[in-house]
Amino acid sequence: MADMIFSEEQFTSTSDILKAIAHPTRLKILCFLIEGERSVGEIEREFGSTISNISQHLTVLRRMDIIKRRKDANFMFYSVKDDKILTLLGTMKKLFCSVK
Amino acid sequence: MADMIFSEEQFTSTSDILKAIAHPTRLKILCFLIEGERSVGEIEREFGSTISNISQHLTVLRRMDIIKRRKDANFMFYSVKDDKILTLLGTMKKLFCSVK
DNA sequence: TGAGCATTAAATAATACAATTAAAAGTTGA
DNA sequence: TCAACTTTTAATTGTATTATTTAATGCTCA
Repeated sequence: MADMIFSEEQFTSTSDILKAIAHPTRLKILCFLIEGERSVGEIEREFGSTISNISQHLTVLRRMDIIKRRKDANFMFYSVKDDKILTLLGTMKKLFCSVK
Repeated sequence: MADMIFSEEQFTSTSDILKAIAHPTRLKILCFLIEGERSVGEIEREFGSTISNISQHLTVLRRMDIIKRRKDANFMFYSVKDDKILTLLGTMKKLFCSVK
């Protein structure tokens, strides 16, 4: 693979990240989080699933280092972890979503 | 979802596309195809899997409209289908892969 | 301590995924 | 037309994951 930039391990880790993003609910959550940090309850009210289900999807994303969280009293605020992910999500949004 | 740009169906179809890309072998193939069209045999020689296995991964990608193919005599040449996918792959490459 | 917010665990069901092998199909040139 | 070459398809097998729901638990503040 003379010209390739990816290393074997990068192929694996990149596809793991994509796998985590590649779920309708998690994609929704991420697009919501692009706008800024949100509590689990806010996400739940936005999409109407159960808190438990949302929380589990958030765990999947957090395990892959896609999002981070911050605790404030009873609330847990989630946000996109870094600029790389923000850029990727922005690109996906721009490419695959028609304008309002 | 007042501010959201994605529609329900776009979330589904976008996550389907990501799911297809999110496999180490398919990611490899796609990064190889960024450079230009390649025959199945060329891809096989590049990565050392079986022709049959490569062909099946190519089918997954083609079903999702990520790549297209062109027949020439005995050979089948595959390439990235459109600029949207090229842009997405380019972004991923830039973000998640260190420079050579 | 009770109310509100969130996580975790357990259970279940579904199904999907990937790799291998073997057979088949299309193309070319002798 | 036969043989060689390239690719696709089908069948098989084994494995692992995936998602959702329900229930129980943990934490924080008033």
